[in-house]
Amino acid sequence: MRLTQYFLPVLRETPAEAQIASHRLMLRAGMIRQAAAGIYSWLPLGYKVLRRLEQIVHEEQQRAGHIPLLMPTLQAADLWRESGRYDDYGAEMLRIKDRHERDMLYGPTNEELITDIFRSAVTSYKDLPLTLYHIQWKFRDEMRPRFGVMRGREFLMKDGYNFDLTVEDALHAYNRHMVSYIRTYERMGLKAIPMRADGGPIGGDHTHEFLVLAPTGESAVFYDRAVTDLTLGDRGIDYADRGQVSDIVATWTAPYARTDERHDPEAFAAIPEERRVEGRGIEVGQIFFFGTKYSEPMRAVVVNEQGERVPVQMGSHGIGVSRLVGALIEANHDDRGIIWPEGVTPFHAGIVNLKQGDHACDAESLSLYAGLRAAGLDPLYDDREERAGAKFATMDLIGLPWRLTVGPRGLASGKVELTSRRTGESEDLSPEAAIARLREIYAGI
RNA sequence: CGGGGCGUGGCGCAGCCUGGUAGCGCGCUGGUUUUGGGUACCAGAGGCCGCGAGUUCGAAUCUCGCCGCCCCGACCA
Repeated sequence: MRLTQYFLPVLRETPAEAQIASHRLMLRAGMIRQAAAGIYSWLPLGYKVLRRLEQIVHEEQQRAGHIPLLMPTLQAADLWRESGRYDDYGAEMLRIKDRHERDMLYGPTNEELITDIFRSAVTSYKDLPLTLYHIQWKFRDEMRPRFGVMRGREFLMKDGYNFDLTVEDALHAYNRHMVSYIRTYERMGLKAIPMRADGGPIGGDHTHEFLVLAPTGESAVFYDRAVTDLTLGDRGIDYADRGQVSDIVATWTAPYARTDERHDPEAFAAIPEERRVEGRGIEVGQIFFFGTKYSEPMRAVVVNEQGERVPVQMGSHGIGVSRLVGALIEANHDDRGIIWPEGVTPFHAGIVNLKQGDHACDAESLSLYAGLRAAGLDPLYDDREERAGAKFATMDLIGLPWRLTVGPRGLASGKVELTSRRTGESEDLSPEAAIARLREIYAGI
């Protein structure tokens, strides 16, 4: 994309309402614009990141054998009356009446809807196991939305639901989700730690939250430093292999890691002091096993091998996709702006033409631009009539991990400069070598 | 929901106390200049001062009501 043909309304000054880094930077980098309290429009740059995260979530879910579908944002109240949650959910649920005075609601989650779909289509144990998920906008009428997309009222979430015949099968689904989530966050360049947590309105006693460590997180967390050393890497995982999956879960859940709700000071004190960490975290996902909590009241039953009708064992699992954009920035920024991990960056590299209008610089910039695209990469070429300082400042702000600088000084010796946003380190390379380097960096991402 | 604060060109703010033709910086437009970390200068454009009522000869400014937004707290798959 050429910047003069894009829509990137960056702000030089920080809007007064933004308190935390991710909110400030998302507004300044032209990623979002507030539409109402806790409700945001996603401008092109922000939308690109959001879609990239969606894509990673889709890939990892499907790799784990989970099946995508799409349920609506508006739901009929009747289903929620059936589960008993129409009254239980309280003021956080946005209730709407249609023209016929029918009670509707903007879905805060989808257990009821998915259970309804399931029970109308599945009647036999032979159709199990089944895990369905979607990525859809949710609405929760928070008392106090804040921190930009970190605590919005409208937010994009991946929510998935597993249906199994036995508790054992459902626990395997639980484990499968934990492993696929760990891999998902890793691909995004995040360290998200599974922590024992409370059930909340969804319910269930078997539940973990995934927390991204960041000083601005809303949850206090206590953990054994050993857990942050764990890495899944690109090892092959057979999600059907119960032993392999549960071994990974065992490894990740062995070190002490709890949010304050479930904190056990005694167990914490037993950890060697140098490994004890108290910090803050941002909740970016949660997984639950809740058995027959919904299947019983909503009569989601299958016939088992013995010909008996039994309620299915269920679990649900969520990833806060829009919140992740904020969490990524909280975990990856400096005083000049955002620093995107390669896995989620909206553009792979920025091209800064230091002397727009100079024939040699223009030609080399365009040639790099074409070369990167030919290599399957997605560059952002800053072709504005701006001074070098302004272009550098914009690139630093929007946080592309790699920058190619084209200027008369370097071109005199046939070189362009490749700079890492994270380390600030630069090297002078021929244009061909620079393209090759970037291709290598992004290989496999 | 309790407490506090703020609504003035796109953004950041001043003016309000003590009513009298709406200002500053950034950004924007045209031009000159400059060109390896937000250049300097010249000339411009852009505002029902959140909305409504009231007081007054006169309201951004005073009074009342409403709406919106932010912060702290409680709450939070």
